[in-house]
Amino acid sequence: MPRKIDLSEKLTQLRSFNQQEGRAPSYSEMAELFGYASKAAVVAPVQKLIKLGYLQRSSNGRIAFTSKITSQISILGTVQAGFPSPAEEELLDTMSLDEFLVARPEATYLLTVSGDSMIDAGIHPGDLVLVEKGGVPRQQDIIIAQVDGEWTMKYFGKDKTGVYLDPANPSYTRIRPKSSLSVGGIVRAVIRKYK
Amino acid sequence: MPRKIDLSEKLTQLRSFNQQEGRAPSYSEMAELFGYASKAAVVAPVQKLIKLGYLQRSSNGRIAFTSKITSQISILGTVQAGFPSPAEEELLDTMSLDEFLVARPEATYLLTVSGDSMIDAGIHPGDLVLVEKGGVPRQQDIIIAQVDGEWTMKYFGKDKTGVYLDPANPSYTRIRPKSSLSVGGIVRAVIRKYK
DNA sequence: CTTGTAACTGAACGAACGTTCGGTTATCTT
DNA sequence: AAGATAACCGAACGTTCGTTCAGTTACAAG
Repeated sequence: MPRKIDLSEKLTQLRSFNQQEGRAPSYSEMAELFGYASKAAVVAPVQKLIKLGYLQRSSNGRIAFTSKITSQISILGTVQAGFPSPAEEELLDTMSLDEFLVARPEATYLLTVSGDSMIDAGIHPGDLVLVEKGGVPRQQDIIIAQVDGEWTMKYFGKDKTGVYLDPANPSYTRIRPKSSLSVGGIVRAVIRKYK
Repeated sequence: MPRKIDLSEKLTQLRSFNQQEGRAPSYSEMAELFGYASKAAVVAPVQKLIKLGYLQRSSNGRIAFTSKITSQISILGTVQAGFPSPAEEELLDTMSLDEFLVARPEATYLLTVSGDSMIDAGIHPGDLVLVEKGGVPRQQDIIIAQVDGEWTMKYFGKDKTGVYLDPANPSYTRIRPKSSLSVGGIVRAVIRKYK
């Protein structure tokens, strides 16, 4: 068997470089990073990493990272499955929360929740909601709306009578906007950060 | 008054370039991007953007983005405050969810929640939890633990008798691990994604 | 040991890089 | 109209870039 290239070690080194420099290394920098004496030696590993989707060629022929390297969160299974052993860990895929949660970055905003009107939907005061502007809300979407001058977060609904807003809290009642309903955005995700 | 450089437009262009290429543009690319005929013209705006913290110089003298450009989410106020007018919008700061939620990327994992034992804490089945390995849990932290062979998510507690685990659901009861308690990690954030 | 194969080296090449600087243009003030 | 100031251009420079290739080294198989 011929010698084998250790790619997982190189991935670690590339991630470390990215954290320090905020960019992808050049070929000569990779040579130094990987411990080669010649930058021609990194051509082969780079092509493999491109094929595996960790690197990509930019329009000027230079190397750029894909989200597989810049992402930081390892994806695991369920809570019940628990944590894998250190041996399995190296094979895990990573992802970026930004890319995962945000489809249209230019139209997505972060709001802090105040009030408990959506508490039965698991949205508590102090939670953060990712809101996407400009979409058309569907039945049962949670939306941020300006109804009769006030901004609120509610379930969106629509029937023969017209548009209505439902809270997720029995203490509140359904709202049917008297004058106009202005939809600020659709809640795409809820985020709660501890401590 | 001398002519004024429009920086906010350049920021938009740089963000767009970053999304397409996954890297920072060179000086000549910036000249084309900004509409200059000479790359010498971009030296001044670049220095201003560095001073403002949007760009940084890398170790090889090249330009790299800071998180102020690579981040994608605009930060707003509370739900009640609603959305700002487009005029105010340009002044908004952006942030990265990854950086905001994850302190130690190499030790942070994403798990899917199964079971309803933490439902009163607003953690539903199907939600995602960001778990950080290796820390020491404090009173009332939510942790992922392996107790008597099974992985669960519970509130962590400690008293004279020893360590105990509390669910956030009246249908379940406090657990005092018989043999050993292995702490897999501490839950740092809960994420719920819609649709 | 000999052979085959893959990894690696070192040097060379044109292209693109960041930097510098004298000269030109545009805009505001007086 | 004249002057001041900052923005911008175009060309030049040494450096680094990615790419290529003939030659060398390391290792497994026979």
